[in-house]
Amino acid sequence: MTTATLVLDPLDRRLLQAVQRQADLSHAALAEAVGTSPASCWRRLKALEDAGVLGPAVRLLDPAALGLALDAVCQVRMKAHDAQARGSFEQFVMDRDEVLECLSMSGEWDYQLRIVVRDMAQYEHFLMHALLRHPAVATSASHFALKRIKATTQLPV
Amino acid sequence: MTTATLVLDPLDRRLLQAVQRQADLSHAALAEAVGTSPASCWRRLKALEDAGVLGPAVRLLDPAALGLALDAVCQVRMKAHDAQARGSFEQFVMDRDEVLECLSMSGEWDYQLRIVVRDMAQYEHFLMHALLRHPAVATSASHFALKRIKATTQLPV
DNA sequence: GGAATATTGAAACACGTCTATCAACCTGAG
DNA sequence: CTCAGGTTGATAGACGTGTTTCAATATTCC
Repeated sequence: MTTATLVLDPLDRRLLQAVQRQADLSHAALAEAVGTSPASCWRRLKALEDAGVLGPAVRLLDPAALGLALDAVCQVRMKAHDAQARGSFEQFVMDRDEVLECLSMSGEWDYQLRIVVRDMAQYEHFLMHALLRHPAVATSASHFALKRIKATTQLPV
Repeated sequence: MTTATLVLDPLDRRLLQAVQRQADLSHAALAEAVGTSPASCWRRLKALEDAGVLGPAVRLLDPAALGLALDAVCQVRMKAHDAQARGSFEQFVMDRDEVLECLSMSGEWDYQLRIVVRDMAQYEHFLMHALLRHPAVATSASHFALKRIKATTQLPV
C-alpha cells in the first residue's frame, strides 16, 4: 500500500476542482473550463481514475426540499472497546440511513455521528429505539444544528 | 416559502436513491435499474429537478489517495454574537477550503467545523494562523478522527 | 547538443444519448 | 357507465459524446 506520492499538475488540480464542482460536464466542456484539449482532458482523468483519486459521481439532494429539517451531531461512548463491540456498532451505523457520517474519535467520546432526519420526533425515535438500545452503547450526547453554514464535498486539492 | 409537502412515489424514491449513488448513468440505464421506461424516468427526474429536490452532480475524491490524512472536528466559541461577527466568521469559513462543513450549534459551542488537511502540521497552521486569529473567535477545541467509519452523501429518502 | 521519451492538440467516426411526439392505458369523479 | 386528466411505454431522429489514431511539440537525460 504505497502511494508513490502522486504528483499533481496545476492542470490536474483544476480538473479535480472542476469535477468536484460539477460532474456532468462533457470532456469538451471540461477541457474549455480548465484550458486544455478534450483529448488531453480525457487522458488525465483516466490517469487519475487509475490512480484511485476519483471516486463515484453522485447527485446531491436538497435536504430542505425533502423535508429533512433536522441536522444533529451525536457523540457516543461505548460500554466496551473490544473488536466485537466496535464491529457491531460500526455495522449498525452503516446500516442506518439517518447516519450520514461517523468518525471514530480521540478524546472523551468514542464516536461522533452526524444525523439527518425529518424532525425531532424522528430523532427521538432513532435515539431511544435504535442507538441507545444498541448493546455496545453506554451513553450519548446530542447537539442540534441551528443552521447549516457550509456543507461541501470538495476536498482541498 | 411553502413546500406543497411533495409526494414521493416509491418509484421516485428508488430514482433518488439511484442518482444519489451513481449520477453518471444514462436515463436508459437508470430506467432499467429502478424498473421503468427511459421516457418516464426522464420525466420524473425533470419534475424532481423543477421541484428543487435535485442538486448538482459532483465527483467524489478519495482523500487518502490525495494524502489528506487528517480529519478533525473543531468546536468554536465566539467573542460576540452580533450579526457582523457571525457574518464575518461565516464568510471566513466559506473561504477556507480545509473547512468542509460548518454547523451553527445549540449548546455550549457556537460552531462546529469539520476540517480535512494533509497532516498535523497543516492543521496546526490552520488553527494558529487562521482560525484563532479571526477577530470574532474566542476559543476552540479540536478533536481528531482516528478513523472515518462512514461518510456518505446519500440522504434518507 | 542530440536522441529518446512523454505529452500535446486536431481530426474522425461509430455509437449512444437526450428529448419530443403519439397512441394506449389506468384512475376517479360525477 | 362515461368521460376527462393524467401517466405510461414505444418510437424516432438530430445531436453530441467518448475514444482512438496520428503527427507535432515539449521535456528529459546523457
